[in-house]
Amino acid sequence: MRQTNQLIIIKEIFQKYEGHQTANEIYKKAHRRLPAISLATVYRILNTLVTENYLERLNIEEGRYELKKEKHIHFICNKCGKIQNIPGEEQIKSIEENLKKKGMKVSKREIIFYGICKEC
Amino acid sequence: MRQTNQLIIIKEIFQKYEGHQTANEIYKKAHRRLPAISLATVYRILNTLVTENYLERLNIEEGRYELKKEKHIHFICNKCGKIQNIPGEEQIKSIEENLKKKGMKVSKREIIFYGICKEC
DNA sequence: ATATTAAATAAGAATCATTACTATCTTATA
DNA sequence: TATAAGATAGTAATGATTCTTATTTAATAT
Repeated sequence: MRQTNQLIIIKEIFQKYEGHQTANEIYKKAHRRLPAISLATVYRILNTLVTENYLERLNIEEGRYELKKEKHIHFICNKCGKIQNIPGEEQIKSIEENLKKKGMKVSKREIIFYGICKEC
Repeated sequence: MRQTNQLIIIKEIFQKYEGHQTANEIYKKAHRRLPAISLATVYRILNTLVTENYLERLNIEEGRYELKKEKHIHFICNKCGKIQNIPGEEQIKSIEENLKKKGMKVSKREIIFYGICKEC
């Protein structure tokens, strides 16, 4: 992987903005610093960073990417749209152990609860 | 909601084929029985049936729809693609109760584990 | 049973996200 | 510094979904 300006800038954008972002949002941010950047380049770099395990493409919020981090459980508020991490690792581990006993190997998971958050 | 042939046939398709299907798959099946049906009609009916709580549009497998049924936990095999329901309701209920205690109201959830199934 | 009308449809255009293509440019290396 | 493989810009192409509009049809009143 060659260290091009485009790659470096996109990585920096993810380091600065913690949240999940669409390809277009990233394109706009990158464009401020590198006006000649192409949207196609943004997409290609995003795909590369996903296969490199640097980023994760969310299945839930289609077309959004975020820094790959430890496993988490999401709660998405239907009113304000805020996404927060919630506790529950123990219970999930328990489910995963039962799967292992049955001969299934778990490599990834996505756990999302939808509803109304405390503030709304 | 008027009982048009298009609507009736699409509902029947979901009653016959239990799995999750894309709009295009449904279109092709419906087209056999109603050659004049339009893909746009399929999409509109699918959207209507989702707002009517008859169908559910899956976030995980983008663009796929399935009959709305009781809550379940999915395991998707990365090799053969098979989707199966797995046990774990108790643990999930426990997580939901904790959320309720914190003042969050849960209305929906999506829980998917990815990995390799017993057969693969 | 037939006329009426609001809702639904067919067909294709339009939109939006994403990928493919290709000539040009750039990073890493000799 | 020259070179070549890899990356890029710009745009065309694709695929899923929605929009538009003239036409058709199911439900209802006659």
